[in-house]
Amino acid sequence: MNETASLTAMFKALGDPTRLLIFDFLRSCCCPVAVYDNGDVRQIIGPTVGEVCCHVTGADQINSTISHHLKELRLAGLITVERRGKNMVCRVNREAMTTLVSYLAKDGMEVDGIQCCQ
Amino acid sequence: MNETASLTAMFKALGDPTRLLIFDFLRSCCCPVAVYDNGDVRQIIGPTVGEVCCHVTGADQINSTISHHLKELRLAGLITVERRGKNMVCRVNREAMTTLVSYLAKDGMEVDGIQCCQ
DNA sequence: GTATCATTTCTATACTTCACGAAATATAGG
DNA sequence: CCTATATTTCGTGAAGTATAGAAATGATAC
Repeated sequence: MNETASLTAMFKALGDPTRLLIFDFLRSCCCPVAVYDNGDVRQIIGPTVGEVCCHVTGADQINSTISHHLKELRLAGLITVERRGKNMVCRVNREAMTTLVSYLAKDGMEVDGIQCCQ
Repeated sequence: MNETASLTAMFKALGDPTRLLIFDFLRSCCCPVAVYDNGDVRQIIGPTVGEVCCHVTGADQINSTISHHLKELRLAGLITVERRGKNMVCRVNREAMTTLVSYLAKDGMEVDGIQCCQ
C-alpha cells in the first residue's frame, strides 16, 4: 500500500462517528499508570473488545458492529488488537498517529522568506 | 455541528483518494510568492476549479465529479471556494487543519510523570 | 471431552457514495 | 440581450458501508 492509499485509509477509518468514538476511547483509557493502582496487568495494554462495546453502545453485550469497526481501524493501521487469554485487547498505534500528524502539519514551501500555504 | 461531528466530517472528506489529491494540490500551489513572478493576482488566492480539474484528472475539461468533491471538502470546512470574476478559486482552510492536528496530536493524560497512551 | 465465555464471520437489509453525462445557473464581454 | 465561459446541480446506476441477528470459531475451566 503506497503512502496516499495508507493516509486515505486512515482518514476514512476515522471518518465515521462510531469509529472516532472508539478511537477516542482507546486513546483515553490505555493508561499504563493503572497498573500501580489496582495491579491489573491488562490495564497496561488497553481495554478488551467487550469493554469497548460496553463503552460505545452502553449495553453490556458483545456487538458485531463494534467488531466490524475495530477491524476497519485495525486494517487502516490505527489500532492493534491482540489476544490475551479469553480476551482481545485493543491499543492505538502511535506510529500511525504520528504519520497523520506529520502529513497534516507539514508546511508548504518557503520562498524568499515568505511562508507558502498560509 | 458539535466537535465530534466536525472532526468526523473532516476525516471523512479526506478519506477519499480523489479528495486527498485535491487537498494536497491546494496545499502545494496556493503560494503567495507567485504574484511577484507574473503579476497574476489570482495566484495569491489559489487555483480555480478548472485548474484543479486539470491537475487531478489530467484532462483539460471541467468535471462535475471534481465539483462534487470540492463541495464535500468545503462543507467539511477544509477548504473555501470564492468567486473571482468568471472563476471560482479554491483555498485550504488553515484553521481546520489546525483543528485536526490539535486533535490528533493531543497527548493522553500524564500521571506521576508517566505519559499515558504510549 | 464438555461447557462456557469472548469474539468473529456470515448473511441480509437499508442506506450512502462515486462517477458520469445532461441540463441548469452565473458571470463577463460584445 | 445574446453568446461564450466557468461551474454547479440533477438523475441514474454501480459500488460500497453500517447495522443487526444468527451461526461459527477460538480459548479457558472443569
